[in-house]
Amino acid sequence: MKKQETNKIQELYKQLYSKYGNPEGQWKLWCKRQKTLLEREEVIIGAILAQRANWKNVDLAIDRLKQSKICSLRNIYDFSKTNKNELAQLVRPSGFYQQKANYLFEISKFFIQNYKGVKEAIAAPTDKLRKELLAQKGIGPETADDILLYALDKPVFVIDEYTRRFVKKHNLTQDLFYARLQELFQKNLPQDIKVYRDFHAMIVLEGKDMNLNT
DNA sequence: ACCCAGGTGGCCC
DNA sequence: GGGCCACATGGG
Repeated sequence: MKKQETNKIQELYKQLYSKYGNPEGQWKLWCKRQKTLLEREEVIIGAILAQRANWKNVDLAIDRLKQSKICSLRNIYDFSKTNKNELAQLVRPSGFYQQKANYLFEISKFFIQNYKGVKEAIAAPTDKLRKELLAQKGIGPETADDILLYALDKPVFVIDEYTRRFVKKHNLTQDLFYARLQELFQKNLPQDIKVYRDFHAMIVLEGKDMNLNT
C-alpha cells in the first residue's frame, strides 16, 4: 500500500520535471542552491509578504524595501522599532500591510535575538526551529516550512492550497490535514531539499496553469 | 462589479 | 476541533 503511494508520488514528480524542467527559472531566488545570507533573509521576508498575496505585488513590496535599504532582518528590526508605520507603507502593495509590518518586525526580532541572524539558525536542529517559528505571530505551518526549506536548507515539505488540490486531483489520500500531507510527501520522497523545493514549486506552477486553462 | 493571489490569528460554539 | 471573519492590495 505504502509502496504504491511511493511510486505514484515519485512518478508525478518525474512527470512534472519533464514538463517544467528545473523550476529555478521561475522561482529564481527560492530554488537557488547556494544563497548568500542576505538572499536567505529576502526569502524569509518574502515568505511573510507572500501570504495571501499575488507574487507580483510581493516583488514590488520587496523592491521598495530594497530601495529604502531595509531588506534585511537587522535593518527591519532597527527601523521598525521607531518607524513601523513607514515600514507598513513600504510593504503596502503586498496587501494586509499593517499586519505584515508587525509580522516582519516580530520575525526579525526573533532571528536577531535568538540566533543573532540566519547564520546561526541554519545550524539549529529542525524540530526546535520549527516549534519556535510556529510560536511567532504571523508564522503558521506553511510560512514556517517555507522559511525552513527555502531559507534555512531544512528538509521539510511545504503544503499549501495548490498541494491540496494536487493531492485531491491525483487521489493520493483523503486526509488533507497539514501534518498528514507533509508526512505523505516526506516518506515517499528522498530526503533532499532540492527535490522538496522543486516539487513544491512545480505543483504551484502546475496549479496556475490549470487555473489559466479552465 | 466581482474574484483571486505561494495564510494567519482570533473569535465563537 | 471545526466554522467564520478580518486583514487589503493590484490584476484580470
